[in-house]
Amino acid sequence: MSKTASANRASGSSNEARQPTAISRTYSIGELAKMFEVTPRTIRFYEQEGLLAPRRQGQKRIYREKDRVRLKLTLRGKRLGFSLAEIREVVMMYDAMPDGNARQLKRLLEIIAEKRAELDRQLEDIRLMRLEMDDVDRRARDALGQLGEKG
Amino acid sequence: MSKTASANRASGSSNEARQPTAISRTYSIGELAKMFEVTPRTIRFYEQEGLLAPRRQGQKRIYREKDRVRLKLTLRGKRLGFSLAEIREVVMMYDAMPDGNARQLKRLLEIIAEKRAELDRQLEDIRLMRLEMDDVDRRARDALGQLGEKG
DNA sequence: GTCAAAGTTTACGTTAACGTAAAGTGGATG
DNA sequence: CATCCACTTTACGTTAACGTAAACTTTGAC
Repeated sequence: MSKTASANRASGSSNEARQPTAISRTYSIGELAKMFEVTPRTIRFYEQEGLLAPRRQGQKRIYREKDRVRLKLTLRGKRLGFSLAEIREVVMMYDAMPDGNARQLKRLLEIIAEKRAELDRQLEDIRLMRLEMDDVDRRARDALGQLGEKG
Repeated sequence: MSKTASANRASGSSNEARQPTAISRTYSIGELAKMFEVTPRTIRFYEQEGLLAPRRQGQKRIYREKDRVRLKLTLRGKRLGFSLAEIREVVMMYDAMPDGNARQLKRLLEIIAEKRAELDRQLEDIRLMRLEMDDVDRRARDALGQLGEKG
């Protein structure tokens, strides 16, 4: 938000299925940056904050599918107003899942429940805000109509 | 967000109908602050940013129903990730409406259309994020189940 | 080989949205 | 009258999330 632009709406063609390691493309930081309409700086910053961990080829960062998906999820989280810290919490839990102990798994389920509740509250906020915008819209159109009749 | 708490969910009993000036209660800054679970500082800051304009009784700020509603809308906007600048834009337009000229009214309609589009994008983001959380949730429960069988 | 493009690290700068502290005012109350 | 309590203004501090600039390396094109 506040970017006003329609930014960050890029995506792949939706199929993120769990293939062994088949399509395994890689991306440079610049490619990802263009793909999601962010700057390389942003991507490096997310890495510094523990949200991404690309391989290196010499000095250069090499991003794999997994990294691209993470970035996508991160940006979506951001659009929904979550802080990077919150996003990291979920992401790290998710990564620790395969060999996770019971305590961690339960903690992950807790976090998810919290986030879900937040999303529900947001849905309600959106609903209310829409109603109010409908009202304003209607009134503005009325006012415009009045002007048209007189002028 | 990132407040983690369930903050700011207060409201009146939903009926904000347009009564002449009947119930016209007033509030102190402290009352409003408690009512919406924010600090007085926040409310003063919003005033400084042009989002509120309470009357004064000597030095003290006196808030009327209109101010309370504005604060409520402002906080709702914030929860949805809008900046104070964006919120102010809509609010000021809305206030300028009654005697607004055609140009202003059209601009207001434009802004509303933009905000609506943003809300729609958010709905889509929420939908997608929910799907992914469902997935994570299911996998975490599966993993927990496996642990239960073995241990 | 050299030039440009894209990448790297390091580090200081910026903005929004408040927090926090200091110092003073006004009225109700024991 | 002293003492709270809630309020006020002024002003500096803080945090998140990057922006921006400088100085350097790597690499493909010519």
